[in-house]
Amino acid sequence: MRIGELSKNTGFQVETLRFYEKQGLISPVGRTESGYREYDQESLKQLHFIQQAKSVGFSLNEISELLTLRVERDQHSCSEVKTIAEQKLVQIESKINELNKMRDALHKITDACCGGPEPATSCTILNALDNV
Amino acid sequence: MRIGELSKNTGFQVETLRFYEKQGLISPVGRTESGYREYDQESLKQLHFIQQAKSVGFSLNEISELLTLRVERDQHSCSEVKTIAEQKLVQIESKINELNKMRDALHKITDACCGGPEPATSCTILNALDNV
DNA sequence: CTTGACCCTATAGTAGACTTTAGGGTTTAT
DNA sequence: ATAAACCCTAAAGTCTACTATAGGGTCAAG
Ligand SMILES: [Zn+2]
Ligand SMILES: [Zn+2]
Ligand SMILES: [Zn+2]
Ligand SMILES: [Zn+2]
Repeated sequence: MRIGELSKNTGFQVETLRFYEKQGLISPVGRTESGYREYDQESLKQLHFIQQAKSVGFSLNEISELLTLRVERDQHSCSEVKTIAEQKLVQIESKINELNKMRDALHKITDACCGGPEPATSCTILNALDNV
Repeated sequence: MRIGELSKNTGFQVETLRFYEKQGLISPVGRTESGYREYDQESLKQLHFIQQAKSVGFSLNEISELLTLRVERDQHSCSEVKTIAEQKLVQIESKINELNKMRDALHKITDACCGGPEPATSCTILNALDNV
């Protein structure tokens, strides 16, 4: 199939597919005489993999690594794969912790503000941000 | 004080301070004859405010808005301030939800992987990313 | 045979928050 | 007086993940 059809079948925009190719994530099986990219079922599977990996938070660079492991499954260990996944898990969890702290702090100072129409002369939010 | 001292007193890098000035977040009280920026205690307070606002998740644009409200307290209402804070709270919470979903999904497929030294031929992580 | 849909490349732009580079002046201490 | 430390500007680069633009071939239908 050509890039337009691949786009329809995966939900990725044509430009994104070409961009992914430049990033080394995918590549067409070949080219037609006129230079059109040609893809097959494997391209479809690979893009599906990419979609899934994105949905659980992997970056394109990480996905690139995972795609290599996927293709060369036999030359790599479960341990390698799991290590990458666990690192990502740690990253996600630390981001969640950071955001939780932000939410709590912000919640605290926001709750204290009356939110009324009077001047913010002694608004607790502004004050809280002024003082530590 | 000059920019280097302000940097030491706030923890922001000199380049960052000049960048913030270009973004309209801060500005020196004046300039020396030779063109050096000069700052005072208010600059220090303002940068402290910026630090606090960053720490609870506000973007530079939002901080810019908040700084205006802070300076013109009397011309603005608590309601304006609280609205901004609550919007940010919603954003943070939705980001947390997204990350929680990622973490759960990733956790699930990661737990199932043995993580051993044998080839990843039928690694559950790779398989999970292959199939929906 | 021409129109519209589709494809190509290379390059630039976007957002956010900075950092780096290039090329020069100024201040301070020795 | 000279060297280190510090300051200045303007412009470009960084990172991520794309999106857009310019300019131009190709293919199928009417
Ligand atoms: Zn109030
Ligand atoms: Zn208030
Ligand atoms: Zn295993
Ligand atoms: Zn495994």
